[in-house]
Amino acid sequence: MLIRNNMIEHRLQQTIGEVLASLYNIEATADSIVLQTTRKEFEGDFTLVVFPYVKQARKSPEMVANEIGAAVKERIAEIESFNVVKGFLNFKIGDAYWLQFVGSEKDNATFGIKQCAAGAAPVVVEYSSPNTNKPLHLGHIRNNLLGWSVSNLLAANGHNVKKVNLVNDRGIHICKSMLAWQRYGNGETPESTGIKGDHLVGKYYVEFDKHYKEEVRQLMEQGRAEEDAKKEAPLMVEAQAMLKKWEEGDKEIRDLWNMMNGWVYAGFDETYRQMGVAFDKVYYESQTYLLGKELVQKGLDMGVLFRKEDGSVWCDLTGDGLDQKLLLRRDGTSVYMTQDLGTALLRHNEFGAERLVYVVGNEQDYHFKVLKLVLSKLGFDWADKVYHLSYGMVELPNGKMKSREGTVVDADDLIAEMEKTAEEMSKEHGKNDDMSQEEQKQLYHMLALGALKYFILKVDPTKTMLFNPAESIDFNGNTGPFIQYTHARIRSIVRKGIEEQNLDLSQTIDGMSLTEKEREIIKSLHDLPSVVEQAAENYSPAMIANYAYDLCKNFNSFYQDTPILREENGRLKCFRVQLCQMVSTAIRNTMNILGIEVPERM
RNA sequence: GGUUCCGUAGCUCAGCUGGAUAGAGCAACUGCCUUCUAAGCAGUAGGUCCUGCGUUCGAAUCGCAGCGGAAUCACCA
Repeated sequence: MLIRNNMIEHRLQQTIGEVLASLYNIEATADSIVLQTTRKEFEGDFTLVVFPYVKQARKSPEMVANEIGAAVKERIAEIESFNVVKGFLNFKIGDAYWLQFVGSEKDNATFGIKQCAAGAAPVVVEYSSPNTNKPLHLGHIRNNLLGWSVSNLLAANGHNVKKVNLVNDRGIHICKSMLAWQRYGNGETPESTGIKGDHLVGKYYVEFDKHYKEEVRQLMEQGRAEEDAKKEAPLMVEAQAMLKKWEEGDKEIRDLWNMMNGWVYAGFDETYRQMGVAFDKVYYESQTYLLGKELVQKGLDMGVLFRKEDGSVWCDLTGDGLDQKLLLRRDGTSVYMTQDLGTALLRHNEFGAERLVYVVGNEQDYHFKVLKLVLSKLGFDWADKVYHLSYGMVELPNGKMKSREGTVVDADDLIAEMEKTAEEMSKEHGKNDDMSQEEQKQLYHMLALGALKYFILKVDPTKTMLFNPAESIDFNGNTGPFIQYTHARIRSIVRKGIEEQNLDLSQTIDGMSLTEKEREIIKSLHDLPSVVEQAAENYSPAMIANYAYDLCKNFNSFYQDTPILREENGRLKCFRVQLCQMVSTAIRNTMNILGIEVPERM
């Protein structure tokens, strides 16, 4: 494993720092010296912009660059040459360094992935957190894929990650489904209808809404104001009563609730399995919703919270530029925020976490701002360990998804559709006809999920993204299957090299000179460890996706016009296959961070 | 109205803490499969980086203002 201090960039930074000090008396720490990769149109590998130093050096940019270049070259043997264009100092690293890099990493199956430090405090990542009244849709898909891949990403950067899910299994929404099922369900079950459990429950949620709307309409026809009608509609009144009974532990209601939630969980489990996500621990809101009340009492005692005349409890955040926030209702029951305070404390205590990451949509930015503030007001110094990974909404061409308008993109439907597309595409290409049915099915699933996951994860998590169902998800260009395809092609070469040509990939190749494209690929590989680091710091799987795409572009260009197994020089052939192997490892490791599997052939 | 986020090619998106002539993919148009998998490669065309002002050697990137869009500001979760 390459240690960061040995990386050539770091040595360059350090040496440049020394040179700046000795030549111009300029104090600059190694970290403050920014190196960038040299742009393609210029010769070199790393570039130093010298403008920041010309003032103190009191010389022209060209002179400064030349002086620094000469002095640095003097001290670092790996530098082959340097050149100066205006204020840009370009260093060219000799091929020996790149060859040595490939030699030392070519067999490292975990290249780019850091090992978890022993005994490291865990990072707890909460994601998914569904409601149990309807099936998962595209928005949940983004959440789940992000949660899963960010967890992998943090783990790849050496963190001990625990994935948790907090299921919102109680509340008025599930009562609506329950009530509608009682009324209109005729005893339907997933078994009797063949409908997936979460979809069946979702069906009754929609059913409730339909009848409820009708009641509201009738009340308004009788002259009721809309607001009153909404409150007085019999269905709503009954749903509220059901919630109350639930809270009182009414056996009949609890049984119904258990049964219907059971259906939903079976459905969710299936969708999670399809998406390839999992959790280390699942919390249920029915078990946590009472947590936090003690905290509120503590806050009252401390004087950081206050009680209004009606008995409700609030936190005054006006001093922080926010509003007052309700923490206990007038009847003493808790709200979402109360529960979240409690679960945060619970989680902090349970895990001794270094960080508590919440993968939650940016519509809840305000909620998390408040959560952190209240925690710190309550005297918890770990409040700043709470990190809201705030991601953007998924929009459709005509705006937001609205379940009432039937514009939601269902997760199961979408996955099934993608699998169908993958099958069609594969059959069209006809490259896998000799595979068994089972292998083919697995491949279609792998490609379908690869396309879907990559499509979603390649965009910056913080940004709102658009999904156009009509155009569907592509399999060409900057896509998951493109990367999977590149991997399959490479593996094919490596297999043939070993099996058919008996190449010995363990030999060390040195003393040769690299082509432009080879050097491009090696430099790209060389970047991977720092890309993983940066991506993890930014909680951005997108940076991993973009890196992988770039690497594949470079490789395919190389593949197109460079003989590999057809190369006649044996050592050169061996080196190129070693390079192939390393690229395939990098592709596999980066794709695995995204939760995408890569095939041996396709 | 207050707060926060966003605005880059026809469309979807990159562009890291300010750096060289702003990049990909899709869509359009040209080439390349008797040779390691053409789900590929090479090329053409496409830009007022929303607008204006400012900061400085240098701005898509930082600051301010404006325009446009989104989210949020519930005794919902």
